[in-house]
Amino acid sequence: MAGRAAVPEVIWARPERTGRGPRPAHTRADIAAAAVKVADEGGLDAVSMRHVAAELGCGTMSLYNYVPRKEDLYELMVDAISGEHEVWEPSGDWRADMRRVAQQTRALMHRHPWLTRLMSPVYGFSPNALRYLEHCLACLDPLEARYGMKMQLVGMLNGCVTSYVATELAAAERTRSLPWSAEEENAVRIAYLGTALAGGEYPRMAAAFTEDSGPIDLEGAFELMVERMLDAFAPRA
Amino acid sequence: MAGRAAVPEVIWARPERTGRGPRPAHTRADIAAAAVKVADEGGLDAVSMRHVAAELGCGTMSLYNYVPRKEDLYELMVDAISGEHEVWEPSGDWRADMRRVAQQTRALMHRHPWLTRLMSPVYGFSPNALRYLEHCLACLDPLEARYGMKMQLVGMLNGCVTSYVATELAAAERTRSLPWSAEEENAVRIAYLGTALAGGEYPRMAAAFTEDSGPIDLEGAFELMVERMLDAFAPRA
DNA sequence: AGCGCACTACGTACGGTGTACGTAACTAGG
DNA sequence: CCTAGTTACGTACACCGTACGTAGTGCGCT
Repeated sequence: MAGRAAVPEVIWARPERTGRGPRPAHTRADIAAAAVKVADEGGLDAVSMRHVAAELGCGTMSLYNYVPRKEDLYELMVDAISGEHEVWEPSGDWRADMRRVAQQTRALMHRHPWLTRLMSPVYGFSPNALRYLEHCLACLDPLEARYGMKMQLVGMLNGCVTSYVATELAAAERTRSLPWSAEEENAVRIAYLGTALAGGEYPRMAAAFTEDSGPIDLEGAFELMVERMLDAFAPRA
Repeated sequence: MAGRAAVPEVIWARPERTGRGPRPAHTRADIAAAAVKVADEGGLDAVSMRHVAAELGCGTMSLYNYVPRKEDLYELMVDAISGEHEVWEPSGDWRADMRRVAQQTRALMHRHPWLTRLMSPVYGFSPNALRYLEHCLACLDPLEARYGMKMQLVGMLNGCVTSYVATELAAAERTRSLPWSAEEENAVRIAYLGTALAGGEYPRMAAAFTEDSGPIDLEGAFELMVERMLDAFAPRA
């Protein structure tokens, strides 16, 4: 059978450098850094093959020597950020360690707001992701459970943190992009949500919105969520 | 001040029909249905203004009379699917009801695999989302807690379910798109993950991968995750 | 009744995207 | 040394979202 099917090979499986030919002018790390810089400065939508190539100082199509598809560029970016995760000696208190992990993940996503959009679990098991996962498992050593359960804990925690931060960032983006933050917020809530809720069809939603008028404590809410998450995996008393 | 800023208005705030002019040839529901059909048949990437317009049987630019930006088309799609959520009389057992909600969400995402990619919390409070949320809150009536906490429960449950199903679908997609499912899986795992883990740097990850060799029970794992999630919100004994 | 205007419909056009393909330069293995 | 595989990169194509202009339509007001 000549002509292999265009199998979607994982980028981490292909070696960064083969013996033949002139030596590449850039490393994978360079490319990831360039893409991350573009995303940090112009948002994820600014990450195009052309822009990243320009940032890197090479022709557009040269990028394809390093990155077979754009999706792989995303994977490089996620891996690069995963490398920013701090790794420490486990304290022996798995709850404290996991709390710290969650806070770091949140901080990471605040520093790189585009991360939440790439956190689809399609990108898995990159080198730095392995490092990160191993560290999480090390922190969970004191917890007596099978690895499958620990992986589930990490997965659920990540899913919740991602979802939480995404909400957080969306809210921040909304208030930032509008001319009058509070006024517009009220205008929209009253104009649409107000009329929708005033119909009386959704009494609980209406109650939920009038319940807490004060500004919510995002930090506190986050820590509470993490705590609940960890509660779920704590051994029953 | 002439020239209002192009404020990103929520699509649900604008009325579907104003008095003036010829009556629109399509309804929002029609458009949402067309977009959903295109996504179901060709994936989310097939959802372009041109394709949806063609499916609808109108010119491309006519779509913009109904949908100011493509992002709003996405919102219409999510709302349409939210309408597929079944709503029942709460049983009085909030855990049982929420379990059922989670299972329905999962089923929904299996029926429309592109949903996980649109589940960014940017899209919020569409008409059918309100209906869904009110139903969740109704199911949670027996749980003594503030609405804020109940909303958090729903949010976390949704986040975890989304993340879980996304992983599930990605795995299914991978095995489907490859010529030999199991063989290729082994090839990749051994070629890359194997060599990475064989280095001995990640002993726990290696152990995690060798721990359970049998095929994993996706249903069971899902139910277990939901149960843990609900545990976290159950009143302490 | 009839005028005017807001609305619908839609074709054209522009700047942007991912990437297939062809060509030239280069370097390590035989 | 030769040659095959690799890098670098320009050109080209199909497709995307959407700004804008034009024509037709029917409601609301006078």
